[in-house]
Amino acid sequence: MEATMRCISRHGLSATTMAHITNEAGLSTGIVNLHFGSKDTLLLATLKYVTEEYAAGWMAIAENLQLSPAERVRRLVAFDFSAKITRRDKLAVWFAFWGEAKSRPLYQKICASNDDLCASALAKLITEMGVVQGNGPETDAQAIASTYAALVDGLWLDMLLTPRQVPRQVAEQRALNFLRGQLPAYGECLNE
Amino acid sequence: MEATMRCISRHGLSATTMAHITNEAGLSTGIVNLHFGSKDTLLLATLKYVTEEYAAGWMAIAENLQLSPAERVRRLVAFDFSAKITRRDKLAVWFAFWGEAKSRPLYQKICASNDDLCASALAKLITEMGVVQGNGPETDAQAIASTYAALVDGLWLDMLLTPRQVPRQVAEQRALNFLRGQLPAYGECLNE
Amino acid sequence: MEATMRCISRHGLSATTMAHITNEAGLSTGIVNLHFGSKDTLLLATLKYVTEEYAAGWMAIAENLQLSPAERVRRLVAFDFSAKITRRDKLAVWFAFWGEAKSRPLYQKICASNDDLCASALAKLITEMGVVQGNGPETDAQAIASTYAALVDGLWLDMLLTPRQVPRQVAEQRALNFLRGQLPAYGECLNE
Amino acid sequence: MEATMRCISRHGLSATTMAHITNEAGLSTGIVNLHFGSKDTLLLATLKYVTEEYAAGWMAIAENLQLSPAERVRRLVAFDFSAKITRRDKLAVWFAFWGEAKSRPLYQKICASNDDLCASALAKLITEMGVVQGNGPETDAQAIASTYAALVDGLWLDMLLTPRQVPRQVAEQRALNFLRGQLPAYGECLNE
DNA sequence: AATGAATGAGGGTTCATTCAT
DNA sequence: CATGAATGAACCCTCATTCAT
Repeated sequence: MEATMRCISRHGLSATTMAHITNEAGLSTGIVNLHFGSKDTLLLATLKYVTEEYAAGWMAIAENLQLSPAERVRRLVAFDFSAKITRRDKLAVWFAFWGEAKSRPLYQKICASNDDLCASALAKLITEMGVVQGNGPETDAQAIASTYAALVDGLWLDMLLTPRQVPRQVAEQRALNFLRGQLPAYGECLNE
Repeated sequence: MEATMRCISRHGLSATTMAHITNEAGLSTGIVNLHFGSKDTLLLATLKYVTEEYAAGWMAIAENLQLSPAERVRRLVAFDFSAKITRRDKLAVWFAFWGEAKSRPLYQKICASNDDLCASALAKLITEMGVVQGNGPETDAQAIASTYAALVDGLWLDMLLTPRQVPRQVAEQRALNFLRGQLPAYGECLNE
Repeated sequence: MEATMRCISRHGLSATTMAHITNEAGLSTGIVNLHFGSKDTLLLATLKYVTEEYAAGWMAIAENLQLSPAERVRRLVAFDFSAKITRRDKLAVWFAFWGEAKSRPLYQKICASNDDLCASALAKLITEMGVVQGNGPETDAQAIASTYAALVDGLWLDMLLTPRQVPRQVAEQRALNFLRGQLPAYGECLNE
Repeated sequence: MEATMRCISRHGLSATTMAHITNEAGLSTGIVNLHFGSKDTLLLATLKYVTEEYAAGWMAIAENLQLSPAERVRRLVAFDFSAKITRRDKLAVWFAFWGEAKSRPLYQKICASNDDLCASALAKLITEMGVVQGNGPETDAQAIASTYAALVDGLWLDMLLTPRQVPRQVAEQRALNFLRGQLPAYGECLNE
C-alpha cells in the first residue's frame, strides 16, 4: 500500500498500473492479486489505510484528556500541518481519490465518514472551550469545525498545486487565523 | 466539452473513455479526434474552458468599478456559491483535474495561474476596502485572499462529497463568516 | 498519379494515405475519389501508368527499323539506365509494387505482361543479330533476353538500396558486360 | 517470425495485421507484443532473421576451405537456387521489405550490409580462382560479384512474379551462364 | 505460498470513404 | 463538378487478471 501511494503520487491515479505498483513494491503480480483480490480492492485498501492513519492521529490528540481543550485544538492544527501529514506524496493521494470520489460511492463513503468523525471531535472541543455564543460571528461549533475541515483541505491543495508551494508553517498560520477570527475570546489560547 | 464534463462527472476522469464522450456528445469518434487531435488535448481544452469561464465571471465582478470594493467582495462570494458555479458536475470536473494535477504539470499550470489571478484581484479589493492593519488577526491582504481561495475549494469539496451535501447557502455563509472574522471592521458590509 | 508516385517514394506504399496523395496533388479527397473510385484503383492506375510509360519507351526503340538490331540493343540498354528511368522515386515505385505483387494478382499480371512484352522484343532482336548458336554458352535468345531483364531489375535494386548507390553508368556497363559475355561475337557492336 | 513470413507472403506487407500474425502463430496479441515490443520491432526481427539465415548459409559455403574456390562458387549458385532459399513465401518476404526499404533506413541498412558481406566473399573467391584479367570482358572481380548478386535478385523476382514461375533449375542455369560468360577460362569448372 | 508468462477485452487513434453543401 | 467535414470499422497496443509451474 505504501508502494501504491508512491505510484499514485508519481503517475497519478489513472496512470497507475498494477505493474507499476508491483514493481515498486518488489513483489510479483500474482501475490498482490492473491492478497487484495483486485486492483480496485487494493486502491480501496490504500484509501482506508491513509484515512485511518490520519483519523487515528487526530483522535489521539482530540481525546487526550490530559490537555485542555484549547491546547488540544492547537495541537490538532499543528498535526494537520505537520511534516508527516503534509508530505507531498500523501497529499497527492488524498486528492487523487477525492478526484474520483464523485463517481465512486465507496470512496465517498470512506472519505465522508472520516471527515465526520474528525469534525465532530473538533466541534465537541470547541464547545468545551466555552463561550462560542455571542463572541464570534457564527454561533455553531459544528459549523466552525466543518469550515475548519474545509479550510484544511483547501490549504493542502494550495500546498500541493501552487508553483510556489505554500510552506506548511504559513498554511498553519492561516488555519490558526481562521480559528482566531471565529473564536476571538480564545485567540490567545491558540498562540504557540 | 460539455459532454466531456458530464462524462467526467458521471464516470470519473480515469474511467472516462473517448467512446463515452463521443456518445454523450452524439458525435463520431473521428470528428472529435479531428478537432481536438487527441483525448489528452480534449481534456486539456475542457479544463481550460471551465477555468476560463470561472475566471471571466470572477474578473467581471472584481473589476466592476461602479460598485464599492466591499460590495464587489460580497458579490464575489455570492458568485463562488451561485447555482451556476456549484453545479455538481462542474465541481466534479475541478476535483477530477486537481486529483491528477500533481503528476501533470500542464494541469497544474492552468489551475495555478487561474487561482493566482483571482486571489490577486481579491487581495487588491481587500486593500482598497481600507484598514486591514490592526483590526484583524492577520494583516496581509494577500494572505486573507489566498486563505479565502483555499476555503472556497474546501467548501466545494464538502458540497460535492459529503452525503448530506452542504447546501450552497450554508457554504456561502461559512465563507462570509471567514471574511467577517478576518475583517471585523468591515463585517457589516458583508451582510446581504 | 505523379503525386501518388512521389508519396510512395517518400513514405513507402504501406504508409501512403489518401490524405498524403491529395495534399501532394493539391486536390480535395472528394474529387480524387470521384475520378478513381477508390484508393486501390488509384494505385492500380499509377502502376499501369509507370508500366506503360516504360513499355512505350522501350518499344519505340526496339521497333525502330531505321537502326540495326545491334544498335537497337545498345540503345535499349542505354534507355534502361537513362536518368529518366532510373530516377530514384520511380525505382521506389517499381519495388513498392513488386513487394506487394505476390499477394495481389492484379499487380502481378500488370508487371508480368509488361516484362513479357519487353523480353520478347529483345529476344527477337537478339535472334535478328544472328549467330547465337555455338558462340555463347547459352543458345536460347529468349533465355538471354529474360536473364537480361532480370539483371536490369537487380541492378535497379542496387541503385536504389545500397548506401553507395551504384551510379547509373556503372550499372549500364554491368548490363552491357552481361550481354558481351553471352554474345561474344557481337561484343564489339555493344561498345559505345 | 515464421508466422509473420507466412502472413507477409499471403497478404502482403501492408495488409499484414498483428491479428493475422498472432492467429497464424496460435498466440495471443499480448504475448507477441510482450516479446517483440511492437509490430515494427517484430517486422524488423523477421527481416533480420531471414537475412541472417541466408548470410549464414552463404558464408558457410564461401569459407569452406576444404573445397576449391571454383567448387565453392558452384555451390553458392546451387545454394542461391536451392529449394530452401527459393521457397515462394521466403522470396515474397525479401521483396516485401525491399519494397518498403527506400523509406525505411533501417530496412535498407539491414539489406545492404547483408548484400555487401556476400558480394565481398564472392569477389574474394573469384579473385582466388585466378586470372580474371584479360579473359573476360570485365576485369574487376568485385564488379562481377556485385553483378551476380543483382542477377540473383532479379531471377528471384522472375521466379516469384511471372505467371509461368521460372523453375529454380532454369534460374540456376541462367546465373551460371552469366558467370561462364564473365569467366570464360573457368566456364568448365562451373558445370555440374 | 509465490511466480510471471500468457490472455484477450477494451482503450485511443487512423484513414478510406461518403455526402450535404 | 468540387469540397472537406463527418463517419465508423479496424488498426496497434495496454494492462487487469488468470493459472500452470
